[in-house]
Amino acid sequence: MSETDVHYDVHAVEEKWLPVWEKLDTFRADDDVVRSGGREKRYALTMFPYPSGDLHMGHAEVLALHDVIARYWRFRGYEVLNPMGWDSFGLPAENAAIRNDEHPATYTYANIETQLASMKRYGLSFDWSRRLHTSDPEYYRWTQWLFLKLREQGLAYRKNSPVNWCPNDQTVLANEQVVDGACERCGAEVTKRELTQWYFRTTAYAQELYDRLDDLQSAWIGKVVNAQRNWIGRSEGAHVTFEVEGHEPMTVFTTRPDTLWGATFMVVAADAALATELVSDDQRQALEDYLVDVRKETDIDRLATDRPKTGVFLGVHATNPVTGEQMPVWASDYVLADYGTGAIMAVPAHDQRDLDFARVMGLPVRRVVDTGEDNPEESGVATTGDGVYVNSGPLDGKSDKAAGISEAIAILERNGHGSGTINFRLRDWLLSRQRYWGAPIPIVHCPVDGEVPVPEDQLPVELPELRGADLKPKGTSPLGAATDWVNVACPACGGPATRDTDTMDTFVDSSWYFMRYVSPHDDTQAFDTELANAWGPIDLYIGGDEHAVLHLLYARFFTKALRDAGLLDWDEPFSAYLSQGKVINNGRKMSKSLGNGVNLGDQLAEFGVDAVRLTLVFASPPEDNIDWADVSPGGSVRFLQRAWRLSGDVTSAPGVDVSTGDVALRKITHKTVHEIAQLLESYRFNVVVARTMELVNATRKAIDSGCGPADPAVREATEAVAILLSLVAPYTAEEMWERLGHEPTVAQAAWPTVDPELLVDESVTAVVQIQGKVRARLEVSPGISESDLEAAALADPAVTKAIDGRQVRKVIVRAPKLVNIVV
RNA sequence: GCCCCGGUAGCCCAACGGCAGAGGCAAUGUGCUCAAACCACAUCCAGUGUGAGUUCGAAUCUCACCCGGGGCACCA
Repeated sequence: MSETDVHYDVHAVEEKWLPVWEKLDTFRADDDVVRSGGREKRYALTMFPYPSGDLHMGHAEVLALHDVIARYWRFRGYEVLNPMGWDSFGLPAENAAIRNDEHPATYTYANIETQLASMKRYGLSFDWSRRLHTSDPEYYRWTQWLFLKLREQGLAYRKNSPVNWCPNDQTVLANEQVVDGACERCGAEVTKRELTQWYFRTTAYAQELYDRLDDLQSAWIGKVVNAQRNWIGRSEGAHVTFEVEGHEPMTVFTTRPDTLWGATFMVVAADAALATELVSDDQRQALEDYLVDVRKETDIDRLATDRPKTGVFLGVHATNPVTGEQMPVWASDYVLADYGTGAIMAVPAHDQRDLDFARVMGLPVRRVVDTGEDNPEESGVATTGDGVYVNSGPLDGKSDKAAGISEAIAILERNGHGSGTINFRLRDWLLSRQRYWGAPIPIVHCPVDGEVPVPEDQLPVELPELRGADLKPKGTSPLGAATDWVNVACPACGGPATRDTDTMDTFVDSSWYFMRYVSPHDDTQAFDTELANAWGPIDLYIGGDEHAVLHLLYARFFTKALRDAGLLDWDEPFSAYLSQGKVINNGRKMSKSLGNGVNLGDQLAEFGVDAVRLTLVFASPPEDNIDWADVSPGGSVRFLQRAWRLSGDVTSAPGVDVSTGDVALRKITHKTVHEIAQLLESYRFNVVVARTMELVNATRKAIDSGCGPADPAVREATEAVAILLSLVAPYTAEEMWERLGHEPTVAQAAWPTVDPELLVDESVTAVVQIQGKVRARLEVSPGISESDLEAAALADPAVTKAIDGRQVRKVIVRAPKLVNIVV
């Protein structure tokens, strides 16, 4: 056997097939077919990349996983929408532009071309005709249009409030972008600033965003559903209203209305407007002083759990609606301005935070639930569990918490002092950014007309040409410096006005890109509603866990908002969601400082595209991390060569009648194809590869020591291997397909038809257990009846010996596989 | 503190409540070779984190605990 028969050149086949595939353009999605319902659709989507340099191992993994399902669906006869694009607005381009004294577009579009070339080489089944970039004016025109659409619906608004501020990036951040008090991107300690900013009213959909998670539970990976649930943070409780002398009544949210009898004071968030409204003249200065201290705190300070409670008395009292008592109203930073109503009723006996505050300030503690534990007033430990109500009027003597809460709510509702309610932790989405490389907010501020939307026919509001040092962060938006751009005539009155100088959070761009893919070149609308309804929602979305709450939640919000705007008829964008694990090395995240980075380009050069893809898919279930030190791309190379070698051994002609082939091998082939289809449906891609390996092993054995290379069953098996392998290793598969005497491309081959008769064995092994331990095996027909199997088992000499004359008390029969005899 | 997910050979991972091992890596041996690589074949290896429970039968279901990973957290 010559060298060339044992190996193929992995790089030569890449060169060979790329232009062929390009020409065949196999993966173009046909809008007409789905529009007419001519074929069932599938929409496969992977989070589009940000163009920072070339692709890395993480991209390689998600792209490989994604391509398996996209190619599989195509084989199964679905019309598949499989687009790719770039999330190309963002800070790294801006920082590069400052560094290199150039325009952010230079860095951005150069990297896009690099990544595009890498993706093509990587052999992916994308429909490149739908490629989009969020930084193109043709795209962000519609981002701006959608912003205005949401504003029309009351879902985008401007307000002044303390916001998260990253002193390093010199921009505000959404709550979701603050992790442990630090900027998610650069790690700088986040501070607060009082600014007027744009928000999307995500809270308007809190209930629906939360409730629909139940439907996503089974088709989304559990931890992401859990993360969203925690982030939205639903709490059941009540609103309770307290009269305040000389003021409007104040309302609080509580999850424990049943402890209202134990409320002894009130606390208002110091930085809430309510505190300033309520404070008496005597106490005004004290509050001002306290606020100075509070504003100095960073989130990191606030997150410290056991720091001492501070606060000031506001000089007013509220009336407890059930006891009639006068309760002092305090301000403190332990109450959050933007959760609930920004004020609480304090029940120190049964809430540790309130108890801590009461003890520092010398406020009364009254126990209203006797849990059998020490009295909190003496112990300093609040009791939060179930117990018997005391000092609680109508609740006294009862002990069921749930019933107590319902009864308290009923009393409040009767008296007009409150009602049951559900509160969410979710906040509105702060979308203004004081940076350059994003979509400008299409609003003009006019001294006469106020906020005026830029008319639709004037969109897009294009970015002014700024570069290099113009973009240096200075705490206000760089766009403000482009005076020619900023100063415009008011669209409403024609008078002098100024443009909004902030740009949108880049998460806005990515909240609707999956809709744009259905009609990416349409210059009359954001997306074609009919096509969006035909293609959507996305049948499988794959991406990283880092977007578990950010992007996925925002995309869900946008989908609901656009549905309510009449632009879509689906409620949830992603029917199934799969998260990809990280590619790590030697137990650690890859990083420059650790020196353990693995370069994708180097891996591709060493092992070839197919082997790298196969390694990533085979290594573990998709959501698990892959430790590159634990896997063997060399092993993948060997396997692929072994599979390929089969195609050279087949001696029967293409189209040979396989029905006369070796039955044993045919059964293996059909069973494997059958099982792999099921595995693919549940995204168990690593097992798919393992099963393909088994088929290769079985075929090898048949050739060498079984039916021989001329048997039609060998051709059938090898063709099946080529088709199965094309999901993961398209170059090897294509090469096999050609050697098997077929025209390119294997991607257009018919998925092997499974013959149900070949899935059934003539005989199966039934195990006979006695007391759950295996004592004998019987070869039986798969159709054997339970009574026949039982009789056969009891007649078996090994079984009678094991029973040893003992009384048979019970026989469990699971024909045809198992008999268990209990003695 | 609350909520999710996981724990199976040296390693990565399989196993509708029914024989714990499919596949791969590593290791060892044999064949091929002048030799090595490649290739082929073979061998080796765990009783499923711990403890209870349910069951004829538990890696699988239930409970508690331990360990690891993730989400939320002064959220009332």
